[in-house]
Formats: sequence, C-alpha cells, structure tokens
Amino acid sequence: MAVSFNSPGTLMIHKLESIFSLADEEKQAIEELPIQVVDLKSGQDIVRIGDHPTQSCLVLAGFTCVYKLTSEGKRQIMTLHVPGDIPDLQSLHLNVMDMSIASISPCTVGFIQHENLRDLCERYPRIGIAFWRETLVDASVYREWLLSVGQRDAYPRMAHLFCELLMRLKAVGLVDDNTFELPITQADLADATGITSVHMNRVFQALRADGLIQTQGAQVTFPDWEKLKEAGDFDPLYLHLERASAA
Amino acid sequence: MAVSFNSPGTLMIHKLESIFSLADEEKQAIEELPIQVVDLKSGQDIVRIGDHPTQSCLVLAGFTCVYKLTSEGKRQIMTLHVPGDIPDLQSLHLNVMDMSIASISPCTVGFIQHENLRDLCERYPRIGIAFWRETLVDASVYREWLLSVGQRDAYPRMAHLFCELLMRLKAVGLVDDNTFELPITQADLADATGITSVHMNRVFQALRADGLIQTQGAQVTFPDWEKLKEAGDFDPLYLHLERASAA
DNA sequence: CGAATCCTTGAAACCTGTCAATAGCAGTGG
DNA sequence: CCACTGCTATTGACAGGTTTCAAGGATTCG
Repeated sequence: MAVSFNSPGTLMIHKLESIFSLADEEKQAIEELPIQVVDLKSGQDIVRIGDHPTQSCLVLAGFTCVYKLTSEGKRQIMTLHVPGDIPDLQSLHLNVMDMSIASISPCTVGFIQHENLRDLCERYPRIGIAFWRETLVDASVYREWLLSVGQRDAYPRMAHLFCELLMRLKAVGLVDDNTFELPITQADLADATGITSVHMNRVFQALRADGLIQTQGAQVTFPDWEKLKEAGDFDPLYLHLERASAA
Repeated sequence: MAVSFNSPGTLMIHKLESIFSLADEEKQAIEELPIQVVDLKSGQDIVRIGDHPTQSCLVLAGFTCVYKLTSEGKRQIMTLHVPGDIPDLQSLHLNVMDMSIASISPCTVGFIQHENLRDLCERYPRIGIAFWRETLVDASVYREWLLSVGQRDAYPRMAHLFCELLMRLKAVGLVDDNTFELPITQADLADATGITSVHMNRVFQALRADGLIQTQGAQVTFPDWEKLKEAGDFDPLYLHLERASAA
C-alpha cells in the first residue's frame, strides 16, 4: 500500500513539532530510533489485553483502534488512531495492557522498543513530557467519546466522530478538499459509537440526506463543515491541536 | 466534616507507595509540598472547562467528579475521584482544561501549585513517572466507562460502577465490612452512567431486589461481592491496583 | 464470475426516556 | 415540638430511539 512518509521518524517529528520546536539534536535522536516497519491487513490485533509489551507502535499509514470486549462479546472501540499517533505509549509505564489494539483498515505500523523510548525520554526530557502530553490528549479524546456515547443521540454522535477525524487527518495532511479516505466499515463505526451496524446504516442515510456527508467507496466528503460541526455539537478544544503556549 | 488523614501529603505518599517504595528523601519532599486545604459543599466547581489552572488539586475527603456538558445542557460525569486521587494532574502539561471538575459530595481538597509539582518531578524523576502513571490509569478508567456506557445495559453498568468504587475505596481504607459511604445522589449516578435519574432509581430497586446492594441513608452495603462482580461484568485489571512489577 | 463482505430494508420487540405527580426526609424557624 | 421548605426518592403511563431478526441487494477481488 502507498505510504506517505520519508522515514518513520519524520512523522513523529512532525507530530512533536506541533507542540514545540525540536532542537536539531532532538530531531536526530528521533530519526535514529530503530523502528521495525510492518504492514498489516485490516482487523489484525497488534497487542491484546493482558499482554506485557516491550515495545510501542507508531501508526505510519492507515487506521488502528483501541477496543475492549464485554464478557458477552460486545465490542466497544474507544478511539481511532491516524498516522503519526502512538497508540500504546501507555505501555511504557503500565506493564499490563488493559485494552487491545488492532488495525481497522489495511495499515503500516512501526514498532519501537520501550528501552529506546525510555532512553529518549531520559536524554531529552522535553520529549518525555511531549509523550506524556500525548497520553493526556488520548485521555481527553476518551472523555469526549464518553460524552458522545453517554449523552448524544446516534446521529450527532456520528457527526461528531466525522468532525474529529476531519480535524485530526487534516493535521497530518490527509484531507484534500474536505475529503478523506475512510476505509472503515459501517459495522466498525457502529462499534466505535456504541450503536448497531443496522442503525449506523440509517444514520449514514440521514447524514447523506441532510447533505452533511457524501460517500464514494471509502471516500467521504463533507460539503458543509459548519453544518456538520453544529450537527455534531463539535468543539475542537478537546483535541488540543493548537501549539501549546508556555504556561 | 471529619477528615481522616494526618497531613495532606500522607495520602499522596500512601498512593505512590502502592506503586513503588519511596525513599525517605522523596517522602520528605512530598510532605513539604505547600498544600492549601479547602472545604467544599457538594456541587461546587473546582475548575471549569476553558480554564488555565496554575495548580492541581488533591482529594482529601469526599468525592469529586470530572464532567462535561453537551450544548443541550446534558451532563456526562466521566469519572469519580476518591480520597488520594489528583483529579487534574493533566493540567500540568495541558494548559487548557477540556473538562470541568466539581465536588459531588461535601469534600475537602488540597491545592498544590504546578511549579511545586514540576519541581518535584524534576528532582525526583520516579515521582514524575508515578504521576504520569496516575494519568494513564485515569485514561484506563475512562476506557472502561466507555465500554460500560457503550455496550452494557443500565443494570450491569451500575453494578460495575459499584464494583469499581468498592475496590478503589478499599484501597484507601474507606470500606468496612463491604460497606462504604456514598453521599451521592441517584441523579448524579445517573449522569455518571449515562442514564436518566428515573431509570437509575429503577436500577437501584432491581439491584436491591436481587440482593446486590443494601442502602441505608448514604451507606451502601454489598452482601455478595461475587454476585455483584458477575452482574457488573467486572474485571479489576483496568484499575492497575497491584504493585507494579519492574518492566 | 463466484464467494465473501458489506450495505440496505422492514417490522416488531425492548430498553430507556419523558412527563407529571406523590411520597419521604432533613434542616430551619417559630 | 411541629409546620414549612427544599431536595431526593419513587411511581405510572406513554413516547421514542435503538436493537433484533431476517432477508435481499450491492461490491469487491481473486
């Protein structure tokens, strides 16, 4: 599959630079991180609940997700990851996985050993803090999803998710003309929003009928950002995308 | 109100020692943290979404919660804090609050300046990592709640919340004989589980009828832990309560 | 050009929400 | 000590958003 980066480290640098300017030395240390690149089909587990990982993964292309199952086998997807995200940074300090991570589209990921990441954090404390910050933003996303699933109807919930994806994908340059590729099943999106795939399909139809989305294969277009934002009750504050101004 | 700790720092030390053994020097540094203790009535905001706090708060007694509102005014409570928790440790590295924190029962909290916390993290990196870890556990709790709200019916959802509270309160010595004080309204618990207060009341009645809980004023007793755990589909893994074994 | 997967539809059942009103309880003031 | 006030718990009937079940199309890809 097409991969849109030079070296894996470049993506990470791009992400960190949205928070603060990296010194050349820091950039070099990141570029030199040993990263094992792997291609995955859709629907493959990357780490499973209960595991004790010794590495973290960086999404290079495609989408991954965090999910958990109830004892009845119902699946809740808790967040989606886009290129540049590091889904299981948390395993750096929590030695048991309390969630599973899987590819949710064909994707490319890079594995980085924990020892290398820890070393990086020690040598460049600002990077360590940036990683901490990343995990805090993850938590913020969980909170917003919780608000959606707990208090918003299915229709605004999906609109909200589209808004989030649009903003996050835009931040990594994967949006062209209010359009992006979303090779994710309606059934998977249903698991992400806590509704049934049948109902998700009805929500899709309603969103199309209202002119909020247009779909063409895996491609989704958003003709009216303002209307979508309103429908999704969307406020991007929780994504913490703006460059952090010093405290 | 009754407050069950010697110095505010003692609680924090107790919490950190559940993760790793603190050196005397570290303990002393924590004890010496300037902490401003404040008593709050129930329902008072401690920080609000949009704020740029310069301090974090430590719960000393009672319960606080994290919540967000939809534009329609619906409230979702995202987590409850028990004594020993530091609800907004995240504001140390995320300068805008993306959530609000409020007291949800009469409570006592201690405020600690960010500069003091940052200084502590720098001088004692292990404490910094422990704080990071705390925020990771917070995130894990959000995930589990997301699973509950998204995939479990109201009844098991509430049973699950009771299980969580029982374990967390036990960890700070606030459970006696499978009983603890929960001075929280059914309406608030409804907001925490994403259901209506009317429906929460019906869930309470069902839980009582099934012998899973007994209530007496603000006191809740759990006659059958095993049955409660099963009803709530509860697995404590996500709380990461066991002492971390080195990676 | 199958085979598998994914999308779409319809009708009925179900959980949960809404509305509105009553009961219970704690704290306050006379 | 009792009436009063305000909040919390409880009920009942009904509406509504979602789920379930089941089956028929549409697509994609080897």
